[in-house]
Amino acid sequence: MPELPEVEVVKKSLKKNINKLIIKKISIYQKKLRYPINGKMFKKMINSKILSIQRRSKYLLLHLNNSFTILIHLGMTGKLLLTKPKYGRIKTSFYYSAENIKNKHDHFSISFNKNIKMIYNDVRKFGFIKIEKTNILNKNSHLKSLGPEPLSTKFNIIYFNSKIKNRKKNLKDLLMDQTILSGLGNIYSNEVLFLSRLHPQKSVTTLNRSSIPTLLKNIKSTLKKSISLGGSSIKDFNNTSGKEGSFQQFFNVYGRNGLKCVRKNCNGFIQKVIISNRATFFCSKCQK
DNA sequence: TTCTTTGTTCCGGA
DNA sequence: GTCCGGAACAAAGA
Repeated sequence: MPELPEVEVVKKSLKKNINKLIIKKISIYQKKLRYPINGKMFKKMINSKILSIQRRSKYLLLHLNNSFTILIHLGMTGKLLLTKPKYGRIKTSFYYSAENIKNKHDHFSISFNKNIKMIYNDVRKFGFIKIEKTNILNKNSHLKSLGPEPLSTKFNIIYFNSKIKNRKKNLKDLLMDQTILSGLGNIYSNEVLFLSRLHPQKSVTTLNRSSIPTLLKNIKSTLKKSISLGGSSIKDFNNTSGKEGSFQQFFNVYGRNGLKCVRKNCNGFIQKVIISNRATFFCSKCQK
């Protein structure tokens, strides 16, 4: 389940491997993703060059030299994989041979010069790819109302205080609200609240001001730690070489319902509740 | 067959 | 105008 750190890891890998390359071929195997793929529009991108690669929240942006940008969202189970001919099909189902072998759930591929190909694979088909005019990206429906990047200096205590004023949301929904901060999903929201010893159902109105710096610090440090470990995995995440990230080994609460709290001297157990239709995990003893 | 999984969008009501 | 909660949606594996 790609959240900010996973998308950041993919972005780094794309930047390293396909930046400044030229699109030579686009193959669409499955048009029916979250939004139908516009095949005609895609063909127009052939022979254009990638100028830069950017991540915004959970979106990937490939800026081209033809005034268009390729916007990609991985949804729940989307993966971008890169292949080079000399590697061939080895080990896992995530490797491809040079003979254009198509795997199950491959939906499109973009071939570049230097014989590098990028394949999009998505079991659930909740991800999407769109072509947008670069100069009006700030008006794009997906991007325009996103809050600041949690790792940027814009996301600070003054900003956070201004945003929670007169709000009644519970903390879990607050962290997941993409208009307040962008990029945190269900897994990291659970983890951040555990580290901050805050109950997910606690209302922001009752949040002690002294716990705000800790909360912000934990948001930033958790994201940074996961990025440095290559993203979480939870079954579905792979970076562009098909490798799983290792952050999931560090989950304190996510998916651990019924198990003992990992905190020293806490004899609590992890509980699972549903908040806004999302699985929420917390220790009822040390999260208040 | 039913349930679960997720981020995003949309909508009604306050 | 703004906020909030809930529902809908996508698909497939267990």
